[in-house]
This record gives sequence, structure tokens and C-alpha cells, in this order.
Amino acid sequence: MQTIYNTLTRKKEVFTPIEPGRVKMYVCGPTVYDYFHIGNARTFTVFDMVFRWLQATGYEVNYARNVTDIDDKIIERANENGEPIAALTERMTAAMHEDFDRLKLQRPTEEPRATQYIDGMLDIIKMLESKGLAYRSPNGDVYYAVRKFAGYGKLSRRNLDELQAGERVMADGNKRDPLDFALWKAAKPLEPQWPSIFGGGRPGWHIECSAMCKAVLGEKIDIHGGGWDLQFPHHENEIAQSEGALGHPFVNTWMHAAFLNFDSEKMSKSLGNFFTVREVLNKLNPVRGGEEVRFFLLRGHYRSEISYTYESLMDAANSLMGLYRVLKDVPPSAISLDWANPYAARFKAALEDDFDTPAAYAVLFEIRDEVRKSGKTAVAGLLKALGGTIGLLQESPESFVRGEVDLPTTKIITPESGQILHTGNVPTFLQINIEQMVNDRIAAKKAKDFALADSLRKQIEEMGIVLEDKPGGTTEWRRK
RNA sequence: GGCGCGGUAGCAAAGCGGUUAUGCACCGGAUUGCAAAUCCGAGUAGGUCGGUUCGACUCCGGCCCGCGCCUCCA
Repeated sequence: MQTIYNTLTRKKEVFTPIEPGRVKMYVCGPTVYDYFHIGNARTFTVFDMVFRWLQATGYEVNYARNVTDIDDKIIERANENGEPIAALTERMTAAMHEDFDRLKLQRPTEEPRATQYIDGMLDIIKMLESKGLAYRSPNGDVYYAVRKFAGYGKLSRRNLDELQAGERVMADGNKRDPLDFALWKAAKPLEPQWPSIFGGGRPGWHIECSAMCKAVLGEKIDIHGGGWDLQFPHHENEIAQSEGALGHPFVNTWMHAAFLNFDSEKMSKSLGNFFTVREVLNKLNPVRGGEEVRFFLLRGHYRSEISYTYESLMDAANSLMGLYRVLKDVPPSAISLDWANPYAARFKAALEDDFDTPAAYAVLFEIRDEVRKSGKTAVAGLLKALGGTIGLLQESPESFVRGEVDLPTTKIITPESGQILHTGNVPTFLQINIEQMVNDRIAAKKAKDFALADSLRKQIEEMGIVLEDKPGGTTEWRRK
């Protein structure tokens, strides 16, 4: 039985979906004004794991992850770039998909874009106004009157007076209360705007998620997720909007993924201490990098902070390589998962315990040892199948281990003569070279010319290749 | 100032009131022409001071240290 820690109640709860067999999950997606960094990627990877795991355990999952394509930051960035807003958001959305694909994130079942749901946002604002929860200010903005909503603060456990006492709440002449937030922002020059009964303008950030969630998943959902920092004010405001307008609770379980830190600080754009996903991926082998990052991100429990360092990422990569190596040596047979299998049962128990991926990983390593000892393809199949439930171990072990790449056509020219040695795919060329050298070394070994054999091995190792002599006089190689 | 989270071996990271977490690295042995891989084996924990308990890394309290939210933020 699945348990999930609910931020709202601060307790682990048994998960029971509203509709048996179906889970409705909404996760706040990125604002597409720039490439996203691996801190952002953590949250989305965590919820991809949740998405896959719930599917693997028999649920049909309606998973919505929005794209915020209208927002202050987008307008600002588009103006800086001298680029139309739509061009910027299109470009960044495409980049986002590229990055998500490389991290092996499944596409959500719904990916609503804010600009396509303006009407739905306006509907909610109208409902809020008619209930006295929203008001129009003299400058044309529409604000939410937080003090009119009794439950305000229930998610982040703070009360309005404490918030008001905080130093950073700015006074604003247009708001009746400094804590009120904008639902609709009156049109300004050089900003996009939509017509409405409140006058031309654009939506506030918080209303976007309330509207998209309602439009795409309905008035009541099972899981709402996001990063830890979204608890306040974003999710608090979503609750105020959706529950205020609908008159009933709209989320059963709130899940929040902890931060990824760098130098023991939260990685963020404003601190400038971030690495974009593409930047990190470009340092890694193209065949393996995405899964290595994914494996790294899921190595810690989703509610614990993790620290990013290159060393730590490499540590995870080595660890993942160990799993793939055993799958290369013992080809996994296609099996159907039997949860009664003791390993599978423990793996399942770990994930059912609030998605304890580190504990689930431990089971995978035990299976790895079992595969090596038994040599059984069915056990290897179990390893692959269990990994698959959280989006791991589905690559071809041969390619993963060899790290084969498919780079653009290149010429290799000797520096001295300028002579063209090879035109075509570099890795293929290297591979031919490696295999030639490996064969030469085998011949040298047979001839007991160990000096030559060792010299060849040294050269091969200098190319980042590790050799493994197998019984029977064969040699296998892999990229470090 | 308000609210909240965390401190586990060299590094990373879980569960658990009493029995090996796990990974990476490292050490010894087997194996190997030498290596690599593999196998066998060993070691290294629980910020700190108290309390509860037959027994605490695990519960409670103080202290120290680190971090987050309170403004845009995954």
C-alpha cells in the first residue's frame, strides 16, 4: 500500500485516489524564459519517477505539468533580447523538451500552456469577485483579498499576522492589505494583454496554475507537486484561489521536492550558482549522461536536500555503470514482474514508503550481486524490469558500456602532414582503431610478447578505454 | 524577528529502540604473465551535553553548527 508524505498534514498518509485505479497529478512546470538548471531538473525528475512508479503499480495516471509562457520574467527577457515573446517561449519550450528527453522524462499526459487558458483564469477571477474574495484596485489590477479566505496559510503553516510582521512585505497603495496578491495585472505599454471585463491585462502567476489544473484535470485532484519553495506563496495562493472559487478542497496530497544545493546553498538563478542541464550533460558521455544525471538525482530521498558536485555525479555514474556491466554480461530475459519475488517485494516496499528511492536502489545492488553469482538471465531480467519502473536501466547495455557516440561527420588529419586519415564518424574510427589494437594485443599475448601487449594496453587506456580479459582468451572493452 | 528542516563512517545516502542498509573510494587475500574485471575478507559511523529505557544512531530536552521559506524562484 502506497504511502505519501502530505505537506498539508505533515504526515505520511496511505494514498487512496479519488477514483479507484486513476491518479490525477498536477506539477508546476517551468517558466520558459531560459534554460533550466539541474536544481529544477531534480523536481521534474522526482515527479517523473512518481509518474512512472504509479503507472508500474497499476494506476492510470493523468499527469499534467504546465508550461508558464507568460510572466514578468519572460517579458523582461524578451525585451532584453529584442525578441518577440512568442519566439522566446517557443525556443525555450523546445529546449525544455530536449533537456527533458535527455533526462529520460516521460512526457506528461497533459502539458497546458498558460496563454491557452486565459479564459479559464478570468472565469475563476470572476467567481472570486462575486464571492467577495477579489477586488478591483484603482490602477486596474485585480487582487485577492487574503484575509477573506479563512484557510489562508494552512499549507505553509503561517498566519497572516506573522507574515505581516515580516520585514520583507512591501506596502503597496493599490492593495487593501500588503499580503494581497495580483490575480490580474492591468495592461502596461510594451506588455502583452488580453481583453477582459476587468479591462485589458494579463494574469498573475498564481492564477495560471489554478486555472490549468481545473481545466485539464478537474475540480479535485489527488496529487499536487512542485519544488519546496513553491509552498509559499504559490501553492498557498493556489489553494486560496481554487478553494475560494470552488468552495471545496481541491488537492488531497501536496508533495514538495527538496532542493538541490551547490556549495551547501540552494541552487538558483538569482544566486548565480547554477549549472544548466545542458551544461552538465555536455560534460558527460552522450550515450550515458542523461541516465547518469537521472540516477544521481534519484539517489537521495526526494524530501532530502542533495548537493551537486561533479565528483558526486561521477560517483553515481560509476555506480550506475556497475548495474549496466552486469546486464551486459548476463543478457536480461524479458520477464513479467512478480511482486511476490522477495527482491521485487522489498523494492516495492521501499517505493511504497513515500518513494524511498535510496532504499530501492539498495535492492537493485543486491540483485546485481545475485545476477553475477547466478548468471541467470531471469534475474538480470528482474533487475532491468525493476529499474524500468522508475525509468532506469532500459538502454542497451552494450552501447551504455561502450559509450558509443554518434557525432557529426568529421575529418581526422595528422598534425604533421595534413594527410586525411579518416573521413566520417569519429567514434567509429576510434572503435575500428580500438578493435584493431585489442586484436594486436591478443596476438602479442599469444606470442608471449608481453612488452608489446602492455604497451598496446597502455595506449588503449590513454584513450579512456578499459580492457577486460575474459576466460578463453577474449578481451572486452568499455569506455571509462 | 516569525515559521520550518537537517547534522550518520573518506565521500554519498537509507531504514531501524536491541540483529550486515546500500553505493563509490580504500585495505588484505584469491585469480591474472602483469593488470582490469570478478570472488572472498577486514576496517572506518551516527554534531554535542543531558534525560527516558534492561538497552538509543533511532524517543525527549538543552546547546552548537548548517540550510530553507517569509520577495521572483523547482
